[in-house]
Amino acid sequence: MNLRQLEYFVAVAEERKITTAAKRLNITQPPLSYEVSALEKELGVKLFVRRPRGVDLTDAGRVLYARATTILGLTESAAREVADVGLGREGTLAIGIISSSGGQVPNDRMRALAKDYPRVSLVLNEGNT
Amino acid sequence: MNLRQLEYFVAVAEERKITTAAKRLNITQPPLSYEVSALEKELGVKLFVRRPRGVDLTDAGRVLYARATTILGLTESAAREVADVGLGREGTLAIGIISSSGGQVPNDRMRALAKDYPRVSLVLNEGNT
DNA sequence: AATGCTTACGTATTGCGTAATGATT
DNA sequence: AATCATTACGCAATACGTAAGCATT
Repeated sequence: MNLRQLEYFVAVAEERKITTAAKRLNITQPPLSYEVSALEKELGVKLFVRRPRGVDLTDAGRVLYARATTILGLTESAAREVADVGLGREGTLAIGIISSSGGQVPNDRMRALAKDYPRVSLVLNEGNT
Repeated sequence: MNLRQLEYFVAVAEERKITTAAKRLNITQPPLSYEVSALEKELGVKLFVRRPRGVDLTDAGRVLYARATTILGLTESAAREVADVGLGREGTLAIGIISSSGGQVPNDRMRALAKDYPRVSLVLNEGNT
């Protein structure tokens, strides 16, 4: 089982037709049909019942649909989140201020920063020049 | 990004050495090294810092590790769950009883069934023969 | 010298497209 | 006849192994 197969499965489950799902996935219909049966074989379960005008989800298919959408959503958000960390949109930002500034801190700017990047922790360190 | 890459990444993150992780995954070390950089390139983030004696997770790597283990765990349990449904270990089991039985139901057996298959719903229907 | 990561390259596996076939209305 | 799925097969993309190179201790 892999993420591509889950995407394919979700498309078929939502379109209820392998042909339409294939169009949505920008592939042709036979490989999609093949991948669906491969997934069924691997899981040891029929996911769809084949009807003359399309396919219907089985009980097992309905369970997989719920799980698959969760997994795919998690995967996508994980990628975004990790990329954000790399861009410095998450983590700890340590800011040094010098004593001679008299303790003046640009509070409005820091509030704006905290609002735009809610997952960044701000730490202030006071010292000499 | 695919599940195989996430498995590879998790192995490296846990072993802290690409060489050791490759052994655990039963592949050789160069392709694993290659896949890790491919994942980093795709996410646009360094996941490890390369050290003379192995690798260390970056902040982004630590975030991905948490998400990856979740996703892989969910995937595995989804597969088991779906297979279970296919085996009839989940769903609704409708049992018909005939009026002439005087309303006698084998309660102990049904309790045992409900205990062994907690996700099976039992429904009793009374009718004639 | 030893350990561990990276780059380069050839082969084997896998994914997808095209073509032909099957089944139902 | 039309619609939608499956099976068969060839090509293209991808994953992995082997070989060689680089860096650090």
